[in-house]
Amino acid sequence: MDNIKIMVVDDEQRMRKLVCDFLIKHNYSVIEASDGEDALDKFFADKDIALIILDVMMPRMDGWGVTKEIRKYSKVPIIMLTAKSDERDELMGFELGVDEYISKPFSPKVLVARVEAVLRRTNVFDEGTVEVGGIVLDESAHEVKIDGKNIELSYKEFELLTYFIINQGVALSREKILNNVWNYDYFGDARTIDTHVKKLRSKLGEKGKYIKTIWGMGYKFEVSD
Amino acid sequence: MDNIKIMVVDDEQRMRKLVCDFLIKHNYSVIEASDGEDALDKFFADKDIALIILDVMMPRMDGWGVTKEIRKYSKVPIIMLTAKSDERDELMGFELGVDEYISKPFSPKVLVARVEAVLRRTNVFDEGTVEVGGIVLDESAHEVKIDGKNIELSYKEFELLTYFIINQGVALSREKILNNVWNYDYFGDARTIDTHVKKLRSKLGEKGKYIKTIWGMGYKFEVSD
DNA sequence: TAAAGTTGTGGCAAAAATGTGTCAAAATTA
DNA sequence: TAATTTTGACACATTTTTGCCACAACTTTA
Repeated sequence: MDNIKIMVVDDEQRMRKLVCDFLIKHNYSVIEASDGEDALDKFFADKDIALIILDVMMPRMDGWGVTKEIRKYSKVPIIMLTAKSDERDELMGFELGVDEYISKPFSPKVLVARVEAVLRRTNVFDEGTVEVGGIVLDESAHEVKIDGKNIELSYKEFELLTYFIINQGVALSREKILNNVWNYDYFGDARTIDTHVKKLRSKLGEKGKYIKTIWGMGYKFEVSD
Repeated sequence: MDNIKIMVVDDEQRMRKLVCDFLIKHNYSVIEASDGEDALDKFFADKDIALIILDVMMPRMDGWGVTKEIRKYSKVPIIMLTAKSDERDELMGFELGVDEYISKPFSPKVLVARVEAVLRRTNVFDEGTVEVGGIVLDESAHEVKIDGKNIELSYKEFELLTYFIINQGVALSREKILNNVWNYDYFGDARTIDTHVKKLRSKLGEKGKYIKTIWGMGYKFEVSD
């Protein structure tokens, strides 16, 4: 499994463990560092770190110093843990390129939510959105846009379109579509697919033509002329 | 919509538009003024302006003059846009009561960061507070305000709203909501969520529509559309 | 070209999902 | 302990989706 890797930097062993535990519970990989210099060493030794959670107050090199150093070479998202929110610090942080703040004490829920929010913003979850021929499919928002305009799709329609787009360019038999978009225990009429294709095409408007009919076989999603 | 209102004063149409666009994108309301006198007129005609962004160099009455006039009657925070950072100017400005400086050219990020920092300093919104579409959620005070008015929410309702807002724009399945807002060991009816959504929507009044139903899937908190 | 086989489409009714009022148990507060 | 609030469940109303059918249109085959 290729989990997203997060580096947690805090000199307090207890706090570090707390944060790490929650991240691990939410399926992230973690790398720990106990001070600023340790963090820099580990960060530059590992190319896969997707996010850094950084305590401000640390011996040797504090959070600002670490941020400044890292920003010379990398845009990796940084979340700063602050004991007390100090306005000037925050201002300084935003200029340095801190992406988010969490002030102690924080709830685990907030921690994980912010982490996910930052990762989303910085498009680490880029797999969540696919763009094909002007159709933007956002799985996490469960949303489809054409030319920036929201298209209202029902659940099945969304599933079907997703399946088409994931398999773009591939001819899909009705049987295959049934097995993948419908539950395996569905034994209805294969022509039900036609009905859904009909609706999808009409909702996609101009772009409906991308769903092509393959005679005697099924359908295929393909962008072209 | 009751966004925070900011007045932007600059004689250069292009610069004014640039600043306004970024502010609007970050959910502020803006009022434009093209010179110092215009600014004074509009400021005293409108009681809701929470912040003024002021260009130093302007015909008729420059930034200093405007600041001096306004400071006779108001403590509204003022951010000064300066072409070049000149220490003497800055000193003068701080004496007059300028809250912050931004020197051109500046990045949009810095602009918004300073605006937020100043607003935070002046307690327009408090720390630990999230504002989305006119809903102000104060996690530490466990309090929600709409248009400055307190909304009474029960514990669960608050938790649910927090979860929605932290995950704004993300489609949330009932299962996911249950796992995050309820305890992991809660195995009740998923439709209990519906009941809470119902209450939340009704308590949020006009803004209840931001909690959107995603058919066959769950709910999503999203502003606009 | 006609017949046979496939797909497109509008409409419809059953099914599924959600909205909502009500109510009782549980938790909280007085 | 009583009163009040919150929470979760349920039933019924409402809405949306889904799957099917019949027939039209189209393609292939003989």
